Order: sequence, then structure tokens, then C-alpha cells
Amino acid sequence: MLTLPYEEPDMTYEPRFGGDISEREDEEEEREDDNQQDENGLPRKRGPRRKKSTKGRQERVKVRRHEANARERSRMHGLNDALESLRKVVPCYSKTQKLSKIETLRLAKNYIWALSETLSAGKKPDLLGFVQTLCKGLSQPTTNLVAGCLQLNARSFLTDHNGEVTYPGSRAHYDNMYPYPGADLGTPPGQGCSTQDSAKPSYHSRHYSYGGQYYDYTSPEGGREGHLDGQISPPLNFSGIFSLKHDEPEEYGKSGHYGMRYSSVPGQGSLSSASMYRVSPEGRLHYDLHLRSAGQTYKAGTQSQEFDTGLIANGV
DNA sequence: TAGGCCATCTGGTCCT
DNA sequence: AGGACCAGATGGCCTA
Repeated sequence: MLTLPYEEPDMTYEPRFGGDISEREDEEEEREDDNQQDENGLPRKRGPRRKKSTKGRQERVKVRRHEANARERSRMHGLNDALESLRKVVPCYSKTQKLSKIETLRLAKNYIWALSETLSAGKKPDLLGFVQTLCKGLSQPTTNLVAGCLQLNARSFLTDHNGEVTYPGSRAHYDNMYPYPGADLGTPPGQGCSTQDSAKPSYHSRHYSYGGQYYDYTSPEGGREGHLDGQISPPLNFSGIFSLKHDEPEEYGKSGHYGMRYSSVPGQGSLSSASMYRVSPEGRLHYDLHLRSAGQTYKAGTQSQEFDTGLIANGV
């Protein structure tokens, strides 16, 4: 929040701007400080000489304070800009429902951790585990937001009272929770936060697949995939596109960028036997892993080149 | 209305 | 000396 332009704070002194204060006056006052006794007549202590406060000095102090305030504002704006950039590359970016600073940092940390785990494991990630990692330590609203992006029921992976996620740890568990994708995925796009429990999807026709099962699901908007109300980039979307980041900030196209994308768009390429997901032909879950660093692009899932993490590499 | 979040000011500390 | 960085204080805005 920006407040009104800076106004002069009340000072205990009253500097006069524009006053005719000369350096000579200060020099004279500094000479006064050379006095061997303090104001109580006691011998002057060692240490930096206390300069007598004058209007000119007060004015300069005030000006410096003013400038320091401006620098501090600028510095904080830069910090906030960086934080905004971070918001755009972590899952669940929303212009209308911005993550708080602390939640952004937590989610970013979890995101990095989850991606690292995925890479080091060298096998397909368990979605539920991935999301649980993402949501670890996050507040309930943010957890709901992530759930909304994924269109999962947050209750299924909420943390316990100790702040630890309760992780069922099995695909069977997940399948039991969601025997049918519309049954309790609950949250239609755009209602991911806090309203998901009450949302009853009755509009399923889009292809949906996970864990070898194949479903059908359609967004209430009539097919605009991944559309969330105000969420211009639902990076984690479970309703046809599972995308950890599907709009890429410009700056990350220029420099290094890590991103993952899952897509079920038919005809966008199939997976090899070593692919992350294999589903029905109509709803192939396309998995991409983009690792862009120093101008290089690593893409997994569309070609049959082995990537040393176990993923399929392309363009290496 | 309380609590959360935020922007800003401010003074202290450290570094160049 | 001056700038960067930091943390505490303060007050405004928003939401449950």
C-alpha cells in the first residue's frame, strides 16, 4: 500500500529551509566544541566531539533523513518488485488474490524443494505428495489456493496440528479419495480458495487422468482450460492440464528458468514407455520438464532421449 | 472490532 | 561521511 506522498514529520526542532546558513558559521561552532569543559563545567570526555546543534546542522540532518527515507522506500520497492517476480514463478499466481510476502517465500521454498525431490527421484512424482510438499507450512487460505489451482480438496492433504502434512502416501489412497474426478475435486477453476468445499461440479466433460485412470472433466467456463477467476496463471491445474507453470514471465524467457508442465491436450505428443504418465489415447497426459539455464532448454516427455534424472530429455 | 498485512519512518549498525 | 541494510514502531486498509 502506498500512502500519500511523504510529508515532513514533526521534528523536535524547527529547521528553516532556505535559510542562509554558511559553512563559516558551522566552523565557528565547531571551534566552540573545542572547549575543554562540557556544559556542566566538567572536563570533556573523550570520544567524538559533540557538535553543537545549529539550524544549519539541523537542516542538513533533516535533509539527510529525508534522502535516507527516499532511499529506504526505493529499496523496499525493489524488494517488493523482486517478491512480485517470485510470485509469478511459484504455483498459483493470481493478480487478484496475491499471496502474502511470507506465504510467497514459503511456497517458493516448498516449490524448489518439491522440484528438487522430483528430479533427484528420477521417476514420476506422486501428485499428492508433490502438492503436500508445496503446501507444507502454508496457511489454510494459501493451502486452499494451491488446492484450488489443482482442483483438489484441500482437506485431503491438510496438515495436522503439528504442521506436518498428513500424507497417505499411496496412489490407492488417492484413488479412493477421488474415485471420480468430479466427485470431490470440488473446486471449479476460479473458486479455489475457501469456497471449494461447497462447490459441486456438475459440468464434467473434459478429459481427466491420473494414476492410470481416465476421467472426463469440463471447466464451468465451457472449456477454457486452466481459467481461474483472476488467476491469470494457474500453474497447477488438475483438470486437463497439469501445469506447474504455464505462463512464463518474460524475464525467465531471457535468462534461466525452471518449469514443469503437464498437459493432456490430445495430439500434443505421446509418451514413451519411460514416460511419466501413460493414459488413454484420448487423454494422454503430456509431461514436459523444461530446464532452461544459461540458454539451454531441457525438455522431457516429448522425445525418447533419456535424461539422466530418468525423465525424457529433449534438446540437450 | 480484532487481527493480518502492508508501507513508511526512524535510528542503529556495518561497510566502503 | 554516507550508503546499505535491518528491525522496531506506527498507522492505514481490509476482511472475517
